[in-house]
Amino acid sequence: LPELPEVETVCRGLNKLTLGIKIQGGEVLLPRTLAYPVSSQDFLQEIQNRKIDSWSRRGKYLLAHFQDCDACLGVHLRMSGQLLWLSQDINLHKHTRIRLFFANNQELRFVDTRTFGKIWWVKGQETDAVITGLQKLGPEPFSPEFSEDYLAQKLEKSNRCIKTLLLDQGLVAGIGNIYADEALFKSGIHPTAIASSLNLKEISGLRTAIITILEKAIASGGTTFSDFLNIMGVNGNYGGVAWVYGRKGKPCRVCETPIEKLKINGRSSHFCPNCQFPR
DNA sequence: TATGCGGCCTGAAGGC
DNA sequence: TGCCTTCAGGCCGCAT
Repeated sequence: LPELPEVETVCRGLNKLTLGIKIQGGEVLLPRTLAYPVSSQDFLQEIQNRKIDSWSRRGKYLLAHFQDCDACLGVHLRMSGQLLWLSQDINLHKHTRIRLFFANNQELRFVDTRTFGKIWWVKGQETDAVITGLQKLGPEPFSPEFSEDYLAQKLEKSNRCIKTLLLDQGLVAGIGNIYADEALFKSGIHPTAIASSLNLKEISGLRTAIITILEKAIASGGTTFSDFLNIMGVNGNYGGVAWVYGRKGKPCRVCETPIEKLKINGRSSHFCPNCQFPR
């Protein structure tokens, strides 16, 4: 499933392939994929004849910015969304939701099995008001704002489980269930640990683990753990392996203790009961 | 205000 | 073999 590294990989691919090419039209196969505007007709009319100037990423959101036009196309892949860059002749995948037709018979196709994914078209100054999730996002994990001091201050004030807090996009943007479990393992913190109970050494280790795990995943094209496909439909599969995610009952890669799985606020959490001490 | 939980959705996997 | 249930999970909206 797409988390920050996967979305970053998609963003880089889009910046290589889709810029400066005229959008000639499109097709909306599942109207509720459009979060804004609600009308497919309005959306297709607005997007026509535009050229993308650049793509950026904020948390798990993708944002396309246009030439000569202060507007933006927002995309959230949620659970199963994929953006594919291909020829318009390629047979439609069963779960194709929205198509954008570019010049030279090229196409940007949004395929999404579980239909949780969303697409927005908004005027520049309205972006945060319309894509409401954007304004709630905490700092990017690679930004100076995501400092030890920042993290310590936030954790100190919370009595939630650290696992739950890591999934809160308001703390830090872009972490999902896989990378949350992996970061907690790497920093030796039990997922049920109460955030305010962590000491400075643990907080520092957690921050470092988050940053290094995400960096590594981006370096391998976002394919470290998942069956994620980049916009060319390729899974790099560089052989990355999870420490704990999806490894219930299997031996810990450090101490061989069987990995355990626990539901924490409705989310599965994988951990090593020996390396991550309960508290 | 802060927190938790159900709903959305489909396909895969597990149980009987 | 086949049907039925459970699970997966990001985010929003609602209840507490």
